[in-house]
Amino acid sequence: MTALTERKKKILEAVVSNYIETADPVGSRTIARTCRIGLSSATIRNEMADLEEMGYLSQPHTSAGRIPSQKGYRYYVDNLMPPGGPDEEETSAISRSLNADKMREIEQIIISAARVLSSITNHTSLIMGPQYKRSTFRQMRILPLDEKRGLVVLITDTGFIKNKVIELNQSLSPPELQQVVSYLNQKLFGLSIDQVTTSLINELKRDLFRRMELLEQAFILLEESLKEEEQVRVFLGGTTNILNQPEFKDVEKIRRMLSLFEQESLLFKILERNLGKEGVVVQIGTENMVEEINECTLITATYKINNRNLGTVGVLGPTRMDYSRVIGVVRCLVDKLNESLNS
Amino acid sequence: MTALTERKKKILEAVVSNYIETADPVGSRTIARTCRIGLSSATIRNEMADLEEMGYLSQPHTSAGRIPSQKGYRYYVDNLMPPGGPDEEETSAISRSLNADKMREIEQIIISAARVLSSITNHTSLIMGPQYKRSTFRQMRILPLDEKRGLVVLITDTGFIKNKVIELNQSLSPPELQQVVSYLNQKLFGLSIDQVTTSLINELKRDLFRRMELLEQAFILLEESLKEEEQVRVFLGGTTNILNQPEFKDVEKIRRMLSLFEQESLLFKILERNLGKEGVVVQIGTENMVEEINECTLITATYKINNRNLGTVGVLGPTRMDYSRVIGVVRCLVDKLNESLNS
DNA sequence: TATTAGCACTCTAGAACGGAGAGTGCTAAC
DNA sequence: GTTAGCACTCTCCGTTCTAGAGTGCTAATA
Repeated sequence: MTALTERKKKILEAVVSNYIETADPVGSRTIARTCRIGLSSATIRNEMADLEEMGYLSQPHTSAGRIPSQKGYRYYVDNLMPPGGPDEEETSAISRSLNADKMREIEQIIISAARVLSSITNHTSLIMGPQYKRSTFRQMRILPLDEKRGLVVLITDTGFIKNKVIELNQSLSPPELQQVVSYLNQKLFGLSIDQVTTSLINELKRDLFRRMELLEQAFILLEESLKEEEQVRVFLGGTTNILNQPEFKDVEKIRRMLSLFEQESLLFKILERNLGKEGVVVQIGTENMVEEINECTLITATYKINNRNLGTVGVLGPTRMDYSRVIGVVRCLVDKLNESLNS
Repeated sequence: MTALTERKKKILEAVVSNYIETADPVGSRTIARTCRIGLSSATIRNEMADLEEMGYLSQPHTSAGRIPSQKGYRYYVDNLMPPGGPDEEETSAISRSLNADKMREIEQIIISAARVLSSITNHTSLIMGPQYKRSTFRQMRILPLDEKRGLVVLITDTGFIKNKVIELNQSLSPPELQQVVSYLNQKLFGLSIDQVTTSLINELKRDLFRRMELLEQAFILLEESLKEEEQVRVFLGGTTNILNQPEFKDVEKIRRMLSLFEQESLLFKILERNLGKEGVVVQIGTENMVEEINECTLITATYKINNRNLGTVGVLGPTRMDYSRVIGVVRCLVDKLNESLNS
């Protein structure tokens, strides 16, 4: 793996940036003309042949221009890419959309973020909703609704609020209920939701059971309301943006992409894998290890609440995307999102 | 507008059902062969020419077969359509998916309904989430979170639970807060959320203000948490199903449909217009009065909780759809949904 | 009078063809 | 090492042609 000469770098950079812009295979003549490198097309042809042999470029067919290979994009992102990002107007659009009406509901903020991200990048955005499991138990309440039912409210340190209607054991008097609830609050406070596992609950149950024999029912319910929270939502923005990309003019490809978007659990896995990685992560083509998006690039970053990695935001588009710009936008958005969520 | 002869009805029925099945314009020969009406293709040709003149059929071009016009479909639905609906297996699939784990969260049930509806019909399903405004106020609680913030919980008779984090006025002591809350509960109980308008709140505020002068803050917050609820969610299922329809093999059409699906408020308007209409409503082509779905048929029905019309469920597909089947499925689904929500 | 057989006509979809244009690789000259 | 020149390849796009399906009309038939 020898390093590229300066000239090869220049040419590779020219091919990639040109192809990003036009989506057409780029020929030697084009490069000779556009970037005023003092070389003839023939020389460039030779260099391009080299670059192809080394795996940075490829040819759709003889007598077409070259397009970057996955390796070519990777080299571009790692070494050649110019700095870029949102301009002031876009930056302030991001800020505005996240702070509008100083909304307090996390979900609203996330949806808003997905929307602005897709509209600025012109790609599809995906944002993993905050992960409940990584939060810390803060308090629990039970509100009686009527004779038979009650509302369990769980609150975490990250502002997550979960409620669930439960059947109440009739034999529980309000004061008894109150007693259980405050006992639980005391015991569970500060534990991460992950730690509030079934086994811990069982332990508590045994402990409490000795003193108050009526309350089994209540525990089953707490257990249930925690268990169910496994599923985390993924919010999408601009799913139709892929239709604007010339590489998706084939209905069959569109179908595959869109049906991917309907599989929330798969999207979740894709995003979760990048949860907690430092900075902005770029996964080009097969690097993301998911067959359905082998022809796409995924750019992700992790957002935090209370200094915990709670979720991932990402942009999905064709490998031919404006890397420097999108990377800059994602970075900007995550920063603002962190500000907004931690204020 | 003279009535159709028996023979014309038979032929129209044959054209429509044939076209629904094959998506190809149907010719006179086909009809002469398939439905064993004792007539030659020439006779059928004459009758079809009549039907075209009367507006029930149309021709994509000379020397193609006929396809039903909007008027033709309408006549078919009103007069000719055979009975149809889900088979036993599908019926039980609907039941199962709505009762699974006897889930109590309305939203979960609705999502589940959207999913099963689209998978059985092979079309896109849209379901309007339950309309908050049409519910009745049941009770309100305020849980203190920390020194500065509290959680307002509103509960309606239809099982709708809304919570919102609010800034608490420091000068409110817990007992004072409690007093306000119970006052409000007493005053608002049983009113429809629609009735709890800003003006009523203002009135209460004046009333209460005389007695307790510190609590203005609390009212602003109640007001806010009600106001925000305007937006109602629309849940979609099977949005990619339209890609399977041959009438949507054009990328441009797909784009228009899909971007319609991203406009939740428009979808909401479409569904809301049919809220409360009796039975299953079929709107063919331009009948639905929305330009974006002029080439589609929308089949809707209203579901209820506590005997109130809370939301609309619908199926959207090309005008060429299996009417009797889809109508039957929608009817079945709404019945089960009502059972499930009111149990 | 209603129905049918026959036939000429129309229109589309798809295959076959051909030329223009873009780009390449190679060779020989600079 | 670089460049000019040239033959070659491949795609794209418009044209032409044919097969096939279906029609409308006319004349014969029951």
